[in-house]
Amino acid sequence: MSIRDNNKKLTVKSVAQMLGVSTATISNAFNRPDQLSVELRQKILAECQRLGYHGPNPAARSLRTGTTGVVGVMLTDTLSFNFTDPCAIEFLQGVTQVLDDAQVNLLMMPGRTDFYKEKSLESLPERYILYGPPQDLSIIRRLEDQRKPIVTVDFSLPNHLSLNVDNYGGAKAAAEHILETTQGAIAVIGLRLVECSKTVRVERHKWLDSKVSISRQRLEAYLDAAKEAGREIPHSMIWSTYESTWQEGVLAAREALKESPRPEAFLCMSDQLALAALSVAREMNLRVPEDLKIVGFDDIPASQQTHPAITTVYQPSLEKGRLAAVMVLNPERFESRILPTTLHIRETS
Amino acid sequence: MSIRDNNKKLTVKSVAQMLGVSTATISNAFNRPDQLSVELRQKILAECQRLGYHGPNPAARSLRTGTTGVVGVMLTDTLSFNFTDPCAIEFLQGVTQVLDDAQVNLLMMPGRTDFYKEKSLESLPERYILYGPPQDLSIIRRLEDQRKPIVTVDFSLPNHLSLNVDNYGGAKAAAEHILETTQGAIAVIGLRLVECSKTVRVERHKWLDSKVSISRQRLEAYLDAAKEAGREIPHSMIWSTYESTWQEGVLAAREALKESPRPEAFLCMSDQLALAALSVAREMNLRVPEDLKIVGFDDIPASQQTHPAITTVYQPSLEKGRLAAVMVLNPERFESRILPTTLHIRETS
DNA sequence: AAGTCTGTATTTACCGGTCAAGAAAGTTTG
DNA sequence: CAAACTTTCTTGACCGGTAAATACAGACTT
Repeated sequence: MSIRDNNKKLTVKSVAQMLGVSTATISNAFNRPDQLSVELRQKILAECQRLGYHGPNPAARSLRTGTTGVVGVMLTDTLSFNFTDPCAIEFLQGVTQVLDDAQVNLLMMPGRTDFYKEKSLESLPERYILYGPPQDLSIIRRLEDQRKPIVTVDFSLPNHLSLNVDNYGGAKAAAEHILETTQGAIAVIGLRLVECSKTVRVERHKWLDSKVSISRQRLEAYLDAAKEAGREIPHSMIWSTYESTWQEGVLAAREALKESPRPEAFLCMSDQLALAALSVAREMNLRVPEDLKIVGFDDIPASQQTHPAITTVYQPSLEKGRLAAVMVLNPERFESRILPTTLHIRETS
Repeated sequence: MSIRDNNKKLTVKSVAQMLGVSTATISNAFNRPDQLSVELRQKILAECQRLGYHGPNPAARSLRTGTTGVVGVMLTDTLSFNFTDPCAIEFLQGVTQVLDDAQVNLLMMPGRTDFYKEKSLESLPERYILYGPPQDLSIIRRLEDQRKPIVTVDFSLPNHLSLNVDNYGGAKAAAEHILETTQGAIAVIGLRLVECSKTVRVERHKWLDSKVSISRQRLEAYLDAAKEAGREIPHSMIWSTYESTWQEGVLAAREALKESPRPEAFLCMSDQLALAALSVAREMNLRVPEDLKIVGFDDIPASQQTHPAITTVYQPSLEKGRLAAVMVLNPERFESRILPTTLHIRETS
């Protein structure tokens, strides 16, 4: 620890006084090297180090300059919820790769409304990435009022840059692949298709808005593909989980496999759910893919590492994160984009 | 969007003027409801909403009050590196659970030195959690100079709260278990045991400091257990990876299984590495656990979901995160802790 | 009726920097 | 050699709030 036995708080002012220069000179030593001689600057920096003054107070600097060097990433729901989702993780990894290099800090913000209830949302970040729609439109309004660059990911907002992946195309390819290779019944396990906070069959439940729910977009693709093939996936064969977890996936898969006729294929809207389905197949001694075909979505690393490896739709989560970060840092240089998805056929189909 | 056609910037001052009250009254309306009548407060809040003023500027407020409502989590290495580690993820999940509830924001900071090269580290957070040792002690010194609460996780620092898990105990239990059940050679696959940025056998490489590297602590336990059993694990049977990834684990496991005598057990210092070893066993048609026993560390969810399920040492990552957050928010109420680890014997041993 | 409380609202002095403009000293130019 | 530049450093006004002190009713004592 530096020599700070004196309780005096270190500020540009106090440091300037100690070194016998003006406050502006201290400030310039840190921010604008060209404004003073090299020797003086070196001396000042060395002295500051010795005193334990590690640079200007960021709050004061922000106040004066209006910049903070912080990008906010607002995640749907709570933060911890997102940390259970491999896709979100990979996305964040991409974001951080870029922000690390850009010397910018990352502030994580939950998208829950009540977090900001009585609280100022006029907050630190000078740019925002919204990963998935926040719980409540009022949050968006308040963000917009701040007139800062916003990039939305996995959903769109008028007048803002958005970054999406081709959910419809990927899901359709997956469904077509399954429709070609199996003649039997097909079951769907989806995430948050309907307004219900547990794993349920979708019948009798209220659909979530397809503009908001990417799962709804994927479902449309499944159903369209079936219709075009002259087949049908009845609502009684569609399950909706509340979270994309192994546990919920197991629940849904078990229920589905009790149906008769027993489904011969699962269209799963995430690899987590597909892994769960695979596990249930094993516990019921069903051969995959002979007795049961399984297709996932996302292509998380675990999909390749399991046996049999899971057929799934790849979406570039990492790239999505990198691009979102680059876009939010240079909004004027970009336009909204839709990233491609591709079907990866492996061993479960 | 609110009615902000006028370009005028909204501040307490301008808003106060518009509403014909003093700036302090606006401030109080947001921060201290008891300082003004309920009606006036309601009216002010409503007007602010209408005008699009969403509360005081956080930079200015921070400057004045000296608080920011931000906790910094500094991660070893880059941010993105940590997002590849399930344990770090689970830890962060725990942290965010608590911070969500405490209405506190989370700022993620890389532990790389060069990120702060020319930059002020006198930064926003008013408390810090250090997850793993930062790359460089100078960072710690600069953090300490700020005189803010610090909690260190997975390593210790004099005069600061620390939170560790019983790496030695867990690793020893794992090793003893293996020593009891197999008479053959034992190989170790560890993470960052030596100073080398790729997967290598540890021979001829410089050890990393055991005060800093939790892997070193685990290794000590393995070796002690062997010695106590009158056996030996030679350095030629110890591999060190640079990252705890599947890819690097595969590399190490393949090399190890080429040795003669062929190892009959793997002590892996993470479940990621154990999963990789399992995969290599499968590709070499070795039966697990008959031909090869595998023990991991951490007990990540995937360990239970794979077949065969992996024997591993459980460490409470989520709890660790929750506790770290609680500790940093109320440092005076806590003392340094070491959380227990427990061996979970499953199917790979 | 004078004195004391209470509840509301305002005044005022900072918080710790940064930037534009200005001053002092040395250098170049015509 | 004076005028015009440069270079280097200083001055002083602001950035947008907040907390403590102050002012001022009206209600309540005594």
